[in-house]
Amino acid sequence: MLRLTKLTDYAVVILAQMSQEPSQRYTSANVAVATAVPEPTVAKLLKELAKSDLITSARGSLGGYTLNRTGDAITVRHVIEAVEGPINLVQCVDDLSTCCVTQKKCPLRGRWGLVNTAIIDQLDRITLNDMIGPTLVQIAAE
Amino acid sequence: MLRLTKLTDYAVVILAQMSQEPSQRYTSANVAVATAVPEPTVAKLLKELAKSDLITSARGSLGGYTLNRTGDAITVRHVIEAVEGPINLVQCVDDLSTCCVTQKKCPLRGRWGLVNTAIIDQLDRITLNDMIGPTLVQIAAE
DNA sequence: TTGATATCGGATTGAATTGGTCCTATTTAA
DNA sequence: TTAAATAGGACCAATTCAATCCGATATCAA
Repeated sequence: MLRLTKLTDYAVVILAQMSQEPSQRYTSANVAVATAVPEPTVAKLLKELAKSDLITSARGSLGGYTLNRTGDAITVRHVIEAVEGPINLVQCVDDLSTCCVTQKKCPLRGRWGLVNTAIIDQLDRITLNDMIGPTLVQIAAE
Repeated sequence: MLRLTKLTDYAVVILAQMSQEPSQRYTSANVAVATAVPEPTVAKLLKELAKSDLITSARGSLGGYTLNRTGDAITVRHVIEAVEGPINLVQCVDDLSTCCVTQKKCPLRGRWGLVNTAIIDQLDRITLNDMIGPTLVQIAAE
């Protein structure tokens, strides 16, 4: 249905929140309160994100998560791939075994790659900062 | 998971096939043979596509489906929207009732629209002909 | 008028994915 | 040693997808 998962949506919210104080160390509970996303879900996501190079985790009593880059160095593509894995608009692109490419009758022959890369390019061009914009200031003023 | 449905994939295959003989009238069975897509699935799709302005249906014994435009006037966006409906990367964009926009804590405030329109722009820029390319000639030569 | 050919509109079923939660281990600092 | 965190899965309900089939309707031709 060409839709991102809710988890990806949450991940953007969480990372955007963390980018407000980039050097701070956040715990799951911490982030949950700040973003109003349920704590178990936050925990699940931060665990997953820690496997990427977007955030770093520290275990133990003073542990937590730290952002590795600033908000303008994190693109939407980074977040999507960290949560959902590689971006493939159709099965054809990643699962060539069942793909019509192997069938002579298919008039496309794997041409979805054209669309796929065009989408990825766009997702790579938009950063967290782009998505946050000036609205946080407005919220603070309310 | 940012993936199109298989039906959308099939729809592109079907329309690409029809665009080879744009003025011809195709039946479901007809298209099924030409594309190697199962007939019931083809029938379902053509029914759905006939509700859009991409193809026109004719009932009765000499009935079938006819393409309304040439392959360079049909974009990927057209096909996706005909099969899946409007493009919304996240719930936030189309279902505002459950959306974080209503919560002051959300730092995004519906900024997914930025990404959404960027994607749609790309999908609107790529046509069926772009996806077919020169490969059909190659197939014929094999 | 009748019969053959197609589309039209829904219903249905199984499989896969997602969303959300919870539990037990492990690590670290005080 | 204890408290505070993350790590890694398991789990289940709900939704969506994939694929098919059926009865109704429309059209043309004999």
